[in-house]
Amino acid sequence: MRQSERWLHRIKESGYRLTAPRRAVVEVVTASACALNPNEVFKLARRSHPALGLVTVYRTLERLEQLDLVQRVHLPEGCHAYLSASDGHEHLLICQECGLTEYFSGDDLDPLITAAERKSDYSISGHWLQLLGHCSVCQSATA
Amino acid sequence: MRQSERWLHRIKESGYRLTAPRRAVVEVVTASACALNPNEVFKLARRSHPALGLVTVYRTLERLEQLDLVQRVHLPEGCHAYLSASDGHEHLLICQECGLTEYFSGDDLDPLITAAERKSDYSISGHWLQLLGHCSVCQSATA
DNA sequence: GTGATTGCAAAGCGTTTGCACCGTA
DNA sequence: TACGGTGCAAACGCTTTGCAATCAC
Repeated sequence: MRQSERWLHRIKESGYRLTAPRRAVVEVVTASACALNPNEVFKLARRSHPALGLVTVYRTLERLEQLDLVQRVHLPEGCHAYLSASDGHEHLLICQECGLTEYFSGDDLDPLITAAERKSDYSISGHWLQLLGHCSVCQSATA
Repeated sequence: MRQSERWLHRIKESGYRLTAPRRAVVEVVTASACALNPNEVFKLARRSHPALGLVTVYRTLERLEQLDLVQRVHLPEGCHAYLSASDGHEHLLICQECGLTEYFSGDDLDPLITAAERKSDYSISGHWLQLLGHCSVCQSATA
């Protein structure tokens, strides 16, 4: 099943209605390999649903985040970009050139976290790791 | 030498002027163990310099960031909080209860990064790690 | 039919800019 | 004295809210 269909199904089974604006937003976000901010989603989604309002995009993204279908990404430029959420617990790889993102399930951070816990008096409940770099396409472009 | 004095010295040697508003902002930021947003800095700094304007706080924080004296922290609540920059390359530990922050120089992330590079086609140039948890005070408070 | 959802317009908020005045060097 | 720095007010852009019309169920 395509990702967008899974999302729509999930929206419906959670008791929310399937509407044309929601379909348009879901289509755009699932199709993108970059984190998109609300305005970018708006512009793209309006191609397939011209009557779409920006407000609806905000509300839909909020709902998708609530359902754990998207996650917010903090980029250097801002912190209102949304990305398809990963299923498991994974970290993010972001291309600083084109914004392309990719999840990776790297080796465990546990040793590092345990060490930090021992050195400090904190009990650590979560972490947040992003790797910044350049994707293969952008590497060849600048080469 | 106190940290605030070092900062003031640094400002001066970089060719900028030492003024009462700047002193007030520097005093507040160096004294805080939490990341503060511009408005928080404003409210605190106004105690010692009541004529201070919020705009000046913005401009001063920008300058301090430029001089690498403060760094921006992306917290779950927002991304305009500023914190005294660490000297070396260190990661951040943030208390989710009270906002207390601490730097730690944990074990290297290099193996993890190398692995991620190998798995993906990215060349990784930087990373960003924050650990979230509860500081000792907040642990005993909730216990 | 009913209530969730939408889009518009307006309000709200944090941040930036323009400008005349002030104060450091 | 000169010019960097300041504070006010206004502009700005992004996000949220109020509300009547609409549409999925």
